[in-house]
Amino acid sequence: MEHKEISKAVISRLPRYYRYLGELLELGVERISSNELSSKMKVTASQIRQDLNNFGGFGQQGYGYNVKYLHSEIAKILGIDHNHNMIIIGAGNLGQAIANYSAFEKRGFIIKGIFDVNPRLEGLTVRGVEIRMIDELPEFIKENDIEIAALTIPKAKAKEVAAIVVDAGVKAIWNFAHTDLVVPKDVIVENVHLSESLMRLSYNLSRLENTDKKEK
Amino acid sequence: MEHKEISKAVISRLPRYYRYLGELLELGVERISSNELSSKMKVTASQIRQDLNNFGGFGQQGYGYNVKYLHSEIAKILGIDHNHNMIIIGAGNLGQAIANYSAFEKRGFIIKGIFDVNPRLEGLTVRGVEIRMIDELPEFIKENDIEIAALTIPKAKAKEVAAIVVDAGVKAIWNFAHTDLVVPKDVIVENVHLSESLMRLSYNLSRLENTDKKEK
DNA sequence: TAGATTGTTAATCGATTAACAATC
DNA sequence: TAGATTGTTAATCGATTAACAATC
Repeated sequence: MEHKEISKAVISRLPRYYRYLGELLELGVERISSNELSSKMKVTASQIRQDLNNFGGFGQQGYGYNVKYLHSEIAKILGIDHNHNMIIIGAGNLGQAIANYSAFEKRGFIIKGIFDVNPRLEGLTVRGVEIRMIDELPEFIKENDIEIAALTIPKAKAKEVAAIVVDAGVKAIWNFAHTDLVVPKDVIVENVHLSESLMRLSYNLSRLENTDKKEK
Repeated sequence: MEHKEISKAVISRLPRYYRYLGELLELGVERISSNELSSKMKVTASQIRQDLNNFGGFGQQGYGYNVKYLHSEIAKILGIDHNHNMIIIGAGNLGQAIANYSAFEKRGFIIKGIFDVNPRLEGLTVRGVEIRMIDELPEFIKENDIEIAALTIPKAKAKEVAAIVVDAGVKAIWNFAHTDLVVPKDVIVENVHLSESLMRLSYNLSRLENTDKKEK
C-alpha cells in the first residue's frame, strides 16, 4: 500500500464516509455519485473525490462509486477489515460503557480484558469479559497480543499506567484521561477529552447568547 | 465582547490552553511567556499569541502572560465563568459516567436531571440526581432552564429525542449517539463520536504496522 | 536604559474548492 | 455515440509560521 503522508483532516473524515456508506448499504443503494453523497453529508463533492483519491481511484467515470465496494475499501484503509485485540483499563462507568458497546466488536475491536485497581471488582465480568487487577497487565498484554489499551482512569494515574502498557508492548492508547500522554513515537495516542468537547460546546453556546443580546 | 468569526481550529485549542494554565496555576506559577508555554504544549509560540489575540491582548511586552489572569480570561471566553444547567438523556453506563464526573460540575455544568425510558430506573439517583422518565422532558426543561442536553442514547432514538429537547428550548446538544443530528441553526450540536475516534486510532495503527513491514 | 516579549503584519504553507480533460 | 461523472490539475482560500516594530 502507498503511504505518502495523509493529512489528519482527511483521516478524520473517513469514518464519517464509512458510516454514510454503511447506511446506504443497509438501504440497498448500489451506486452513488460524489455529488449525491455531497448533498447528504454537507461536504463538497470535490472534497469527497480529493479525499478518496489520496488512497486510490475507487470510482468510475460516468457511473460514480459502487457503495459496497467503496465501503469495504474504506474499511481496509481504516484497518477495520481485521481484528484488533483491546483491553480496557478502568472498570468505572466509562470503561463499562465501552465494554458494553457491541458495535466496537462488530468493527473488529475485540475486548480481551478489563483492568482495575479495586480488588472488589476482581473476577466480575462485563459482557463476559473478566475484570482483572492492574498488576496482571504486563503478562496479559504479552500473552494475548493486545494492540490497544483504552485508558478510562483518572488523570492522576494515567501517565503511570500508560508507561506500563507501552512497556508491555501495546501499540496504541485510546486515552480518556484528561491529560496529554508522552509516549515513544511508534505508539499511537488517540485522545477523547470530554471536558474539552464540553468547553467547545460552551463557547458556542455563549457566543450564541451574546449574539442574541446584541440583536435585541 | 467582539465577535468576528473565530475559526474552529482556534476554539479547539482554547480548552487545552485552559488546562495547561490551570496546571501552572496549581503549581503556583505566576507568569509565563508564549515561548515557555510553547515548549510545554508542543505548539508554536506564534500560534499561541495569534490564538489569544483573536480575543484581546492578554499579555504584556517584556513580561509575558499572567497565568491567573489569562486562565480566568479564557474561562470567560469559553463561557465557563458561569453556570449552565444540563440534563443527561440515557441513564446507561455512559450517561452515568458523565453524571459521576464531578469535574464538569466544577466547571459550571450543573446536572439537573437524568432521563431514561426504562421504568425500573425511575426514582433512582446518581450522585443525588434523580432519574426521570422521558415523557417528563419538555416540562422539566422549561421549568429548570436547561440549556444543554447530553444525548447518551442509541442512535435509533437520537433524532426523535433531539427534536423533543430542541422543541422544549434546549440550546445545545452534546451528542454521543452515532448519528448526525439536524437542528435549527440557533441550536449547537457538539458531537462525540467514539467509534470515529476509534477508527482514527485504527488507521494510525495500521499505517504503523505497514511501515514496519516495509522497513523489514 | 537595556532586555524581553508581546501584538501584529507579512510570508509561507497546506487544505479546500473549482474547473476540466479523460474516460466509462 | 452522447451524457455523466470521475480523477486530477490549477486557483483560491485560510491557517500557520516567521519576522519585527512597539512597548513594558
